[in-house]
Amino acid sequence: MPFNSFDDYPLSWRPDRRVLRRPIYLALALQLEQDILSGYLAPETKLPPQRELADFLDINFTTVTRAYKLCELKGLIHAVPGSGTFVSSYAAQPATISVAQPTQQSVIDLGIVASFEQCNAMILETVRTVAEKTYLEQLFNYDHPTGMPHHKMAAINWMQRFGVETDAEHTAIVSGTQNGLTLATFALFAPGDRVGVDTYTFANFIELARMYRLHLVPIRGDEHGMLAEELEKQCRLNGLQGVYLVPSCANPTTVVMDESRKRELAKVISAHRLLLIEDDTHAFLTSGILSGYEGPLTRLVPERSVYLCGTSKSICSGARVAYMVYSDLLKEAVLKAIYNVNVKTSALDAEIITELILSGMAAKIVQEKRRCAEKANRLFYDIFPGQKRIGHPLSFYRWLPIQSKKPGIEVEQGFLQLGIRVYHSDRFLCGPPQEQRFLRIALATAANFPQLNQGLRIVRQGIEQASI
Amino acid sequence: MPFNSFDDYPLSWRPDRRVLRRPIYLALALQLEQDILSGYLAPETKLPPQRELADFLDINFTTVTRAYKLCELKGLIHAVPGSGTFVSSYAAQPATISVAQPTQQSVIDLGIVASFEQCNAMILETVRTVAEKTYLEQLFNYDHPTGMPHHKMAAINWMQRFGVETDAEHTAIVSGTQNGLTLATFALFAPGDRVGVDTYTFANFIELARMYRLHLVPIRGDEHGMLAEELEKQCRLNGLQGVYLVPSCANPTTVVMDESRKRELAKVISAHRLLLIEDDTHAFLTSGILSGYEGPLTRLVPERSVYLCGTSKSICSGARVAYMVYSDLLKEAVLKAIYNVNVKTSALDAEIITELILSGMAAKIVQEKRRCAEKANRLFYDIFPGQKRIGHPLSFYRWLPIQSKKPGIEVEQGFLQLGIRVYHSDRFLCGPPQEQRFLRIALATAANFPQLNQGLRIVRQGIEQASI
DNA sequence: GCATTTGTCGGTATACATTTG
DNA sequence: GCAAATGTATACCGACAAATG
Repeated sequence: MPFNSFDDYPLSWRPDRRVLRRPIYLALALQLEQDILSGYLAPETKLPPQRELADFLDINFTTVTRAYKLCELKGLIHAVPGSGTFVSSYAAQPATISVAQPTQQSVIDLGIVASFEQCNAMILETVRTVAEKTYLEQLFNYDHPTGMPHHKMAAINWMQRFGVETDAEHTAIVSGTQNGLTLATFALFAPGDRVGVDTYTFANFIELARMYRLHLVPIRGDEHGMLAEELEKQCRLNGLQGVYLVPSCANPTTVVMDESRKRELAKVISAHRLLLIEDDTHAFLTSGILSGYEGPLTRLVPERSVYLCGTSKSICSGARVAYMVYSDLLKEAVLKAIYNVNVKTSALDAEIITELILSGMAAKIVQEKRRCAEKANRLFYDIFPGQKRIGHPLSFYRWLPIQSKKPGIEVEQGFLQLGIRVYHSDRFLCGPPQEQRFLRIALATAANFPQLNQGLRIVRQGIEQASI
Repeated sequence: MPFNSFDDYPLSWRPDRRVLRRPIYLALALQLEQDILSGYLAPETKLPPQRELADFLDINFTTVTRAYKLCELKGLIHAVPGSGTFVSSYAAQPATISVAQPTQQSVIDLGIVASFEQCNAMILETVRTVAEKTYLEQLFNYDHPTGMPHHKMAAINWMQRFGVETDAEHTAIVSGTQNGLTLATFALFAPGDRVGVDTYTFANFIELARMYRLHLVPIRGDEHGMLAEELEKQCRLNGLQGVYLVPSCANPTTVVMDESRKRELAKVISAHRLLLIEDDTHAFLTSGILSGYEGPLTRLVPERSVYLCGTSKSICSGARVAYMVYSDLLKEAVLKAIYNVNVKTSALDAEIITELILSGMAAKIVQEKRRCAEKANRLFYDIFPGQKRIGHPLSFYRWLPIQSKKPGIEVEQGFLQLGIRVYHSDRFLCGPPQEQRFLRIALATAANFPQLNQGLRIVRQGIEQASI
């Protein structure tokens, strides 16, 4: 008879004691990982409390802590003091978002957020102009790893429209916003650091953080963005190193942060000496369009910020260019990250974007994209007339509440069978599950408006069916 | 009177006991970090053994272990069981290698390894051809994140010459070799993993590893590359997860790995289930040129490898393109890294490289670069006739033994004052200091051969002077 | 070749913080 | 608002492994 008889004790997970070779914590973690990946432990299963499992296994409970911790670092489970430890929703498959695979070309893609790629024809003339430049050869050497002087001048010029004040010494050209996020993460944080994010945040940042072993701490928000008092609280309790924010149009929720919230958050950032990554990809849809906009959050805490302004959404997705602005304090770390991750960004891509900006073509493209965004959003609300008009009115995606409580993967697969790619809120969720579920519907990805129309109608049918 | 009287005890570092607030290990680590960064503790200072310091502070010795460990993770110190713990050489300043700053344009750059940038004029016609392509617009959207099909075909075609067998499903276009290294590191390893490297290895990989908290384990080698038995030993002792190798011309040592060494290392990699990152930037200087070359190490352990073949050195540095080859086993992880770090690589840059390869211009550029390399190496041995002709005969850099035992930074600064940028072996060193010191002399960076000639003569003067 | 020095690892004990009811 | 449940953080102990002489 065993020392403790747990035969009738209701443990939600009973690891096999016989295969528990030393080191115990590793063997335990491995067993847990296998049982999650195999699907034996379903998403959101509550695992036994550390002390109970320790009693069952007749070991010290902090040894269970270590095993759980290991799995949490891998993103397999998440723990909340007082509540317990739970299997993560997206543990069994990657949440990375990318374009549809070639085999699935027949689906209408409302998943990844593109940028009305119809507009790309507007840049072709400029590409040919660049190819005729007398200084073309200078675009092809190792010089100017952070961008050529005139590329930076165009960048500064471009960002000035959005209320960003900087100079060439504190600006770099990087290879797109996502790349800039990686660089900023490398520069500002170390693996193991804690960074505050919106409860729903950019899925690829979640994945990046997982790879880098960055601990994301979800911070609650309201219709004006992240709540400053919640951020403050987490700082006190968990000692955050930084915060990642997308104030001009949060992805996926489309929430726009108002000026007073920016001021409140800036106070917390200063007081707790946080570092800020501000992703301002949507500046071109916000500045000068939404009333009350006075500039990015970065301008309130310039010393402690890395500001990112991508041109993929506003000008052209295929030219991999984003602008990065940083303070003197952070410069050395940022440059180190750039040299070690990129060496440099394609000067040819940067030259094309520069030429588009200086020739005024970029402004025309922005106008055209805004028109497309207006039209696409009108279409959306025509098809979903019951939806409240919250968040950014020109967003390239919408955040649609749904009734289904099925796991996100099943919902997505259900839509795929209807010929539609959409993403479920589970992909964007950081932390414990929420009562209300959503779909993120990209409006800027379908090849044309008739296809978008068709796609949205299928989505409406799908959520009305009990089957999804 | 204190509990233990250590007033006359010879501790090499005496942290201030009064400022040692709880948590002790953090306070201790912070004090150590400050004393190293301030220069108070000189490089290679031996720190007190954990037990002695613990006695002195009247705490448990594993608390010292934790404090030391934290600093080791930051790359500030390194520890060897049996020997002790030492302050790292390059702890106080970054080792990142990049182009000379604009303020120092007057120096002759023999530091960073460029690729005879004079050859870039040969690509300009191709750029204009690309700009006239009918499918130009397709280069500017989000499609084909790992490269367009014809880009991949050109890549496969190009790598076939070097003995690489792959297909489009296991090949991706990435943004240069350095970027590929980042991607491979993200894909294959987690922070805290241990990876074997040559005692002297690529400085930017050391920096990347430091940022990612990857623990690099130096493995000894001889004139044919890393010693298989040494790698085997470290696997047994330290449980390595992988190994990073540059077999066709190690950077900085120029060592070329021979076929039998490749077979020995492949056995160890298979036996211990290591993952291999093979950086084969120099394939174009080796395959079909050096006798006995039969192909990359990857072909012997294809399942467990990520193979990188950059085009920056062979074709054009400014077009940020490298080819990455991976097995089915590693595919998912690699794609995830690509999506999250890059989203995609500039298709325009990839198109230019593709056109250069398909038109045969790339082959002509390679020939020209080889001629330049021959000439530059001839120049080197003319100026340093006493040097043994070891390592790769066409290397774009040479590894020059020096007598000076001064710290690497001082040596580099001494040369800077002579108007020359070179890098000292300290930058490339992983692990404890070595008796013999070196300079890495880039031969492919000076603007032209007269300048290279002048630079090399100044270097010769410099190492003959007692002053450096 | 064995003892000593020195660093590493795994498990344990205790104090503490958060959530929930 | 307090008690119970539950996860977290930090320090400590003992066994072990590598390098050195």
